[in-house]
Amino acid sequence: MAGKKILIADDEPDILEIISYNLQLHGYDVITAKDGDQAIQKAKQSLPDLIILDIMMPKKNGIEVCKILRSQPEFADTIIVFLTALNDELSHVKGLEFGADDFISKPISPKVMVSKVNSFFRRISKPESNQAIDLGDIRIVPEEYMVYFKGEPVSLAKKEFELLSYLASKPGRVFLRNEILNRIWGSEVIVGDRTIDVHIRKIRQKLGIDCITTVKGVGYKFEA
Amino acid sequence: MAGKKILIADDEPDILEIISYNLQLHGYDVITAKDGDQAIQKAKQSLPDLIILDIMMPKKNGIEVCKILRSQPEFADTIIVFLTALNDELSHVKGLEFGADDFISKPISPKVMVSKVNSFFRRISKPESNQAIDLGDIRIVPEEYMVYFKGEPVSLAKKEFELLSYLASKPGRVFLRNEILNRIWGSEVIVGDRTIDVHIRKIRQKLGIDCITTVKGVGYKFEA
DNA sequence: TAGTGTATTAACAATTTAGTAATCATGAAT
DNA sequence: ATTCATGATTACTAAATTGTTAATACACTA
Repeated sequence: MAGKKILIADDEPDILEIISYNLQLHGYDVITAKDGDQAIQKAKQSLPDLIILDIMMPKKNGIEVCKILRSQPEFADTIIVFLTALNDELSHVKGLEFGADDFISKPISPKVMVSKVNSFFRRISKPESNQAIDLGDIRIVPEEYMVYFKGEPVSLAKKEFELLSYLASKPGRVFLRNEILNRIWGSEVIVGDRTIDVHIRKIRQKLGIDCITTVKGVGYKFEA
Repeated sequence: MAGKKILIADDEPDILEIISYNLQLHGYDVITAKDGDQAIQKAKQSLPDLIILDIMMPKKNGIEVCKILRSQPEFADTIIVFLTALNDELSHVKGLEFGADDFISKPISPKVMVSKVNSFFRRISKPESNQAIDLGDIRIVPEEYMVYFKGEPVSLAKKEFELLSYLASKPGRVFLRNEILNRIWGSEVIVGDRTIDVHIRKIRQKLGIDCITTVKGVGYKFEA
């Protein structure tokens, strides 16, 4: 998997450095910018997957940058988040209007920053395409109806495969039992209470590792 | 947009009139009440979107009215703000907010009042219901049914998670025990008095820090 | 300082929910 | 026709969640 590119724009060199260092440690490709103009220029040049913008910056502020980028088609799917001072509700509201996806409140520890970034990427994994998905040791190839674990093919039955693909389509995200029923069985079909469990069990058994986590009272989620 | 309904309760007819006149000019639907009992009665009858309560009122004072309204499920999402006159009173009440969303200090100009009211509605209109919340070191991701503390995942049980999410949805605001019961358990379900405490305790335990503050005799609030 | 109301806590009981293995029904493949 | 894989169901077990109790602890007031 190619390292995700992250552009981070802030006018404080210290922040820039500590954050980019920590993100790089976690395998991300980091580009930095120290003002609004530079952010736009570097964004166009490198097409990052995620852009983190400080709101207060010289040249152009974060909101302006966001507006400009959002108006270009190549940034339609890019995640853009703002760095804001804690409790600055006004900029939160404004930011949402201008197409930001989320906020990060300053001050923020590197650890928290990394975990936020991780969860951004987890959230945007592609929808139900027939694209192959791979996460860690598991590779799911819809067109072959096949799953590979560490390169070894694992043959799952149709329902099992659909179920796994569905969960893996958004790693980390919890799918409610109802959601699963609707998606895999359809809303008309009524199946017993334990049916999902049994299929989950088979998947776990066949894959050998537990990549599916139970959230009691809620549902299941896929985790690499 | 349907005009938002505002209930304003004050025992001074002059204030009532000048404020309601100005709010009406800006397209709001205004209902007035001249004492605590009337406020409650009219609130139940018209279910306003915003309730402005003078603290000093005959029959029942603003705090009592607030407590009574807040313990009914239909006012769970209503914005309630206090009108306070004396500075000394302000600080006294601020210490233990009784489920109010905000305060307005008297004397207040109609202009300021209108702009405050506008901003109340702006605040509530943002639909970040299943958006991740993060405050300081704590990050709550509803989609994942997960809480992160300093980046470390903390797994809470369903009820615990719902409770924490609820409290954290409005940091600083006190939720009455009744409000919590209505929201988390539903108005039909009857659970013992100590049940909330026990869940709060588990959350505190699991998170390791005390981000939930007890307001004796009233309820709990989340604080970062 | 005792008394009152309230919250905290730990241990426990109850309940809910998921995991498991065995079994059955169906239909496709041999 | 028999076999076999799939998929659903069942009945049972295991485990986690959730609620209750009762014994403190705490803060306020008289």
